[in-house]
Amino acid sequence: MIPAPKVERALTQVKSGPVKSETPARKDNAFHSLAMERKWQAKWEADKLYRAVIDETRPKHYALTMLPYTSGDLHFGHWYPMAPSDARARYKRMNGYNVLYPIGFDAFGLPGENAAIKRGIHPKEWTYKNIDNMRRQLKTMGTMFDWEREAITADPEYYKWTEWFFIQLFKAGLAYRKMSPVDWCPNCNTTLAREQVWGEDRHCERCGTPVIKKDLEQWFFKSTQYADELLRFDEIDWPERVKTLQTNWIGRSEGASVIFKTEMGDDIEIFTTRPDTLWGATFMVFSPEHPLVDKITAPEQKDEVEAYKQQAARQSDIEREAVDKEKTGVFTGAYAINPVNNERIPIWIADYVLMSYGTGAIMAVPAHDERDFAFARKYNLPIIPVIQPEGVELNGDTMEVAHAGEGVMINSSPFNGTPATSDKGMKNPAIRAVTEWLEQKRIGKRAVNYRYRDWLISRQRYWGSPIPMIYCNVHGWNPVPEDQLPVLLPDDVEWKPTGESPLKLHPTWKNTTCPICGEPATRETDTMDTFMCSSWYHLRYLSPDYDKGPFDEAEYNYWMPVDIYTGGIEHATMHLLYTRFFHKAMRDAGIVEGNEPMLQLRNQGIILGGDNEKMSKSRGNVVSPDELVAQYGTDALRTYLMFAYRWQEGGPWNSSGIEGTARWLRRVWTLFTDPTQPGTASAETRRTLRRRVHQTLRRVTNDFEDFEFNTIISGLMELLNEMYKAREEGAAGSPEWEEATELYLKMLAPVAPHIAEELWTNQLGKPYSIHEQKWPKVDEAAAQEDTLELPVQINGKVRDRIIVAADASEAEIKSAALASAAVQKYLEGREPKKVIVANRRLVSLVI
RNA sequence: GCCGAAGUGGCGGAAUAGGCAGACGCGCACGACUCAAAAUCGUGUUCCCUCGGGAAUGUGGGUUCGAUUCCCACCUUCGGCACCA
Repeated sequence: MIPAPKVERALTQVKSGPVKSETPARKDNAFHSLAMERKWQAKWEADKLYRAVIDETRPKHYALTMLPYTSGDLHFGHWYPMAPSDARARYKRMNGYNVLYPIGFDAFGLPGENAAIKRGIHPKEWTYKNIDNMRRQLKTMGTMFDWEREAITADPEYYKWTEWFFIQLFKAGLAYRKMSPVDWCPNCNTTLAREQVWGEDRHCERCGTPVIKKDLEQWFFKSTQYADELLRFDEIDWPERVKTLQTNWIGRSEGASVIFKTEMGDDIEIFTTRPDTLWGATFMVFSPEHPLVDKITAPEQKDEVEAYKQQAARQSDIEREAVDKEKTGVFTGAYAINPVNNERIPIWIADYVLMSYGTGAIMAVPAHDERDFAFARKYNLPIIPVIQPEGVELNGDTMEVAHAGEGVMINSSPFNGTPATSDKGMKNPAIRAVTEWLEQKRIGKRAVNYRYRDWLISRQRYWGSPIPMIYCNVHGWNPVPEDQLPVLLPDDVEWKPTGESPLKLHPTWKNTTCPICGEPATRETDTMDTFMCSSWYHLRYLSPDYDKGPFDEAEYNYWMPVDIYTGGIEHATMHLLYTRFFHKAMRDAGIVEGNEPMLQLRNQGIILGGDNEKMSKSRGNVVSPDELVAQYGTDALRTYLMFAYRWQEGGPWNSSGIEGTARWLRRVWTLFTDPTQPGTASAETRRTLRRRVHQTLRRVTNDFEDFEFNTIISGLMELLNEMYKAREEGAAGSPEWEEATELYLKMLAPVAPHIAEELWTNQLGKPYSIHEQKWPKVDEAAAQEDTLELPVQINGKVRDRIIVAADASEAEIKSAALASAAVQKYLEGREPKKVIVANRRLVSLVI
């Protein structure tokens, strides 16, 4: 799921020189990062240090990071979210939580199949080879993943349950088949969900090819049934950005549906957000595809209408939906009756009315809608104002723009005089009054419309989870009996990008029998959108080997819900919305509990190439982490990824900055390994050291909680500088020094786990493993400052600094400030007009 | 057009219940060590200056003793949506 193949060894980018020598021969205690890292990784694995099992005596913490797509090679797109997430999971673990931090692979999908078409490798072989490599790479990161919980979505043991979930959705009435115009990627040769079509040119999210429309019968999930609940975020701590994106995507609008009638008596249902403007409807507009068009068109208009329909059909969506396009339309020759005032109004067709939203027909109120206004002026249709703004008299013949704002209802007996505010929905008194009246009169009712569409799940491809459905000529569509799952993907298929699923072309695979009558029947040959696989992977991690259900309930009850989920914001309206829908649907089916699957979400930013462009093979700006690991070690890269950016922002990649964290870690190494004679530091030096240690601990602790990774590293860098200073002043050997070294390594452990372990066990001689130690507690008394240094401002400019006791009263601070030589000089004997002691942080004088 | 995020040194960034702008690091310069280099260590590094200071957090206003932080208007960049009735 994390963005796809950017698998290039961009040596050109990293070639800053040969790999630097790991053995600068001068010192025996030189820092051999690579060998040391490998040593600890092997030991941790052998000791199962990071195995997470149910333990009722400890609080649980389920930390989830988005699983990678099996493109073959890990790049910074993977490391950037994972390194800090891993550090935080380790931090939580040291805080006494039983932490589940699992990983798996999003293994189905188009790139695997495309590799097969291009290079003749079976997708299965390609995918599993990539997984082996990625697993190895993930291990070099020194992550604390519990590998015994690994899940791979392309394993039959996994997709058996993806199929099972499809059947549960079907049984719940949430999966259905429908013929409709769907988005089709001509390059990927498959349909796409609306979420997978991006940008102004409506291109395929994966390959960038502009999509086309096709009329196809496809499987959908009724995600719109949960639209209102998906708009509620009160139980989850998710970033505002994501909530806004999801809210806009769902696009809820409140209004009314009203039944108009044709002169011949056919019902025409329309949706409007402005029922208060019904009296200003001077014509109606149908989408060219509206089913009533043929029936109502008058004989003398037939040719014109037919021509317009043809033309609209030929145009692409992009052409049709271009905003600045001049509106066009054709009169049908038919008339409708406005139910609120029995006015006879003409019916037009125009392509600015879309069949895919609302009912495909609108009432046009040109006085109060920009689009209707433009249309009315072009075709000389009447304009009648029904909302009068204050202080202006609208005149339908002369007005130059539609008035969409507030005013008072006019020409709308019996509602004249009702104020219309700019509020939307029933909060607007005019809308409320009219809607209630419509309901009484039974010509309309309250209605809500969404931009959100049902989730199109069918894909005409091979490398995905089969849709476990069977078609029988007599009994229609029925699910495969659950005891026959999984429906296995056959290995022997032919790779031809025909636009049909390779499964359809397989000679025997689709032949089966009807589960109702036992007569010959056919399997569904489309496969599922891979977002179905990733909608529930967090559940499979709970018990990846469990075969009596998708997950073991005991594991579910202990670990769920996910406490923290980290990953990219690009999934805001895709995976992050699908998985919420999935969870809610399965909750209603009685399979899971709780309203939300993931309580807290945090998004990292995107790492761009050095040229400020998205990293991609075609741009040739991909940087491989492997080179940097070889050169600097994993700890240096992990810490650099945490230090270099605001994590939630990201930015263009720059390899040179890693020198900073590498240098810092070498300085840590040197401080701990240089033999130093115990000294005789003053009590003041030792007190200061201890204060700095506990101040840093407080800061690092808070920053971990708040995902402020860059300041964790800078805090530790500052403390190291303080420790060097203290050692120079003879602090080594003192109890304060001992505490400082111990706490330093504990704070270092989550971010640089290898070097911390090495120094902890081998230099300090403490018991293995540092990763089993408790996170230290801040000694607030020790962190307290004895004195305060306050700047003194005169007319807003800093002129002096005074030092006062930390517990000095405001009066004492004031007199100390007034006594300062600089202040005396500026005052020249006068009294200051004002003296402000601000929060014991600053003194401000006005003279 | 609508919605959202963000603008701070050469660079990444720090500091917002309103209180010392530029922490920490990269880069750069100079010095020490070295035959030399690398590594390491030390010093300096926002800009201007008449060496007293002065200016500066996208721009312009405002509130305040005091604004990177709050308010108003605008500019730029990025992301999303877009004839949604």
